[in-house]
Amino acid sequence: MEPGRIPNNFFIRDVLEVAPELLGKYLVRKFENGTIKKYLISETEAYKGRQDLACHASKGKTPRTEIMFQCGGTVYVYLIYGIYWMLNFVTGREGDASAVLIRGLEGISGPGRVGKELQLNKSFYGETLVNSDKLWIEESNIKTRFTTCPRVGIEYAGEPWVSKPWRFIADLKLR
DNA sequence: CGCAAGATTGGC
DNA sequence: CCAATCTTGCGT
Repeated sequence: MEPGRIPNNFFIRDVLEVAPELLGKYLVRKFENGTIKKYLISETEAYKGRQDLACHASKGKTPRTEIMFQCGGTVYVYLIYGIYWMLNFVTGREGDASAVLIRGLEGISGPGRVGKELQLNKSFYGETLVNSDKLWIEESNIKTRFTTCPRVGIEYAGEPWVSKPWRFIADLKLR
């Protein structure tokens, strides 16, 4: 395994710790043609298990969400609006059903654009970050500051979930 | 089996 | 402001 790859136990913690700590780390993608690109993670959102009504797992285990119930470090992707692949990392212990949505990379703003840039598809569903040969996370020595605000596009969840400041935005200028 | 809605984006 | 585009989950 390449030096710097983040070990699995990084993800086996509370999603509210993992989501901000992913900021400023490298998301590494090895494409079909062998090209490897590294992107700094600039924005994340936390979805905290079955009680969080904004979290897909709040509806229980379904064919689409079952991967969220796995142990942390697993990749959860899903197609939204028939167009965009959303990239998430499962966090916590098996059954916690929490995940981090990757909302932005340096120079790439918005989760739909992230999926497009990384050329995601359903084959990433269930991938394990610590083993994967096409997608993983690497350490960086970049120190980031970040701000928080409510999550985007989850009005249907209602209070208190819609107001939780679980969107984490890095200020990469202050790195 | 039908159908409404979706953790979004880009264009008019 | 709304269309794109298709999967999913739920109701009938």
